[in-house]
Amino acid sequence: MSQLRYPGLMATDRDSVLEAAVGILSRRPTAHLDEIARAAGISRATLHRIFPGREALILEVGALGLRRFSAALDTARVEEGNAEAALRRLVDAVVPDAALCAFLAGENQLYDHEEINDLWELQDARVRALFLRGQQEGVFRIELSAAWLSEAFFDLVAGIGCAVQEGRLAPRESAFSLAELFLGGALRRSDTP
Amino acid sequence: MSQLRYPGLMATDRDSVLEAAVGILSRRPTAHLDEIARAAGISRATLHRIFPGREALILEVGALGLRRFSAALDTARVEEGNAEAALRRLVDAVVPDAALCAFLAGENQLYDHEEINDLWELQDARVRALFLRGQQEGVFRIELSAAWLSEAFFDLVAGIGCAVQEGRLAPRESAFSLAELFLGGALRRSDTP
DNA sequence: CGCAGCTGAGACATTCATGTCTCAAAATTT
DNA sequence: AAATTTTGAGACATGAATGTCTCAGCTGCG
Repeated sequence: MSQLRYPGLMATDRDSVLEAAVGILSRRPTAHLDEIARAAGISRATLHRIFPGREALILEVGALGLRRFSAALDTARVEEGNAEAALRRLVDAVVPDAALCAFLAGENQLYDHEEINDLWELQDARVRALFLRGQQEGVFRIELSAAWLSEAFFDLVAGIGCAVQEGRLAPRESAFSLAELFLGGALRRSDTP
Repeated sequence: MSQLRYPGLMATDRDSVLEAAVGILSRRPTAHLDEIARAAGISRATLHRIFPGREALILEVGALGLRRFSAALDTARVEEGNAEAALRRLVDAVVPDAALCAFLAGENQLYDHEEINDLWELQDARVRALFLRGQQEGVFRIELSAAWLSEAFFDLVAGIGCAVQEGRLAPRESAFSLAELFLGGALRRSDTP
């Protein structure tokens, strides 16, 4: 009926609700719908009008997260140029959506849905390809598998998302902290002892 | 009544149930008690006889995780010797309990309990102190805060725990992958170009 | 100003996991 | 072997979150 009357407005409405949901769900995946509705500034009834139920909401948050991650990969043009530079661009592009990634990492239940699973596999393959390319170019270490690099990268992005949301890490520091630790490691380079 | 008749046997029984619970809960924190009981090879009734309820079980798993983490810090003697060597020892000591750490990382609800919270803060302080010491010794990079290094380290340990449990990472590779990535980063050292 | 549609508050039913209980079978002790 | 204890299977109650509905108030539009 009315869902299609103002497609543009409705879309932003849905998205703003999803944003609010992420803010809650990335910290407490089992939060009640009441809480999510309140965070979105709407009533539980309206939340139900927008999303048929909890599962649908979770699913859409997951889909949003994957769309954003995919968009970040596009924005960063991870398939182009020097692999290290591409990864640094990816860090900058993905950090604003780190909370969404934290949600994706924590919601293992999502991976029951084939649709979500396929989409995730697609994005992960792009990240793995980036590392593989970097290894072939001699930029990334070959002792660590591309699959592990990809997994660890995502773990750290999710960690950043959590830490920022819970105030343990300043948002302005997050991209730097992620890029430097992941690329350079914790050890001080002792090229000049 | 009977809980105290065979303290030794009862203790191992409790621990074996807790181990089984970790195996399930680290992957699906919302798993039903049925599932946990089956994984432990006992009935739901007996599970209830050992642990008064779900919350008590979760709490004990959390406490076990923190005890193990604390024991790993002891085993690794993180306060002694070269900071890098100490961290490498910590990696080896903590990797066997990585699944437990994954559970701790995912169960934010645990941190409502002051008891658990204090215990965690204690362990985290030890890790932070290790990084701080390493920074003062010139071993670890000073551009990254000790708090972030500590957080990221734990994120990667938890990630290892998940990846191993879900078969994405071979257990034998896990310690190496963790230590090398965290300490050395993803970039190939080009000291000899 | 009046109308149509959307929203929020609340009541209500439903579902599902949990918590509790009983009893028979199995295990262990004496 | 008898007795005591423990266990497992199931029935049942409870409680909490979800899903559904109604209705009054508000908003926006003609």
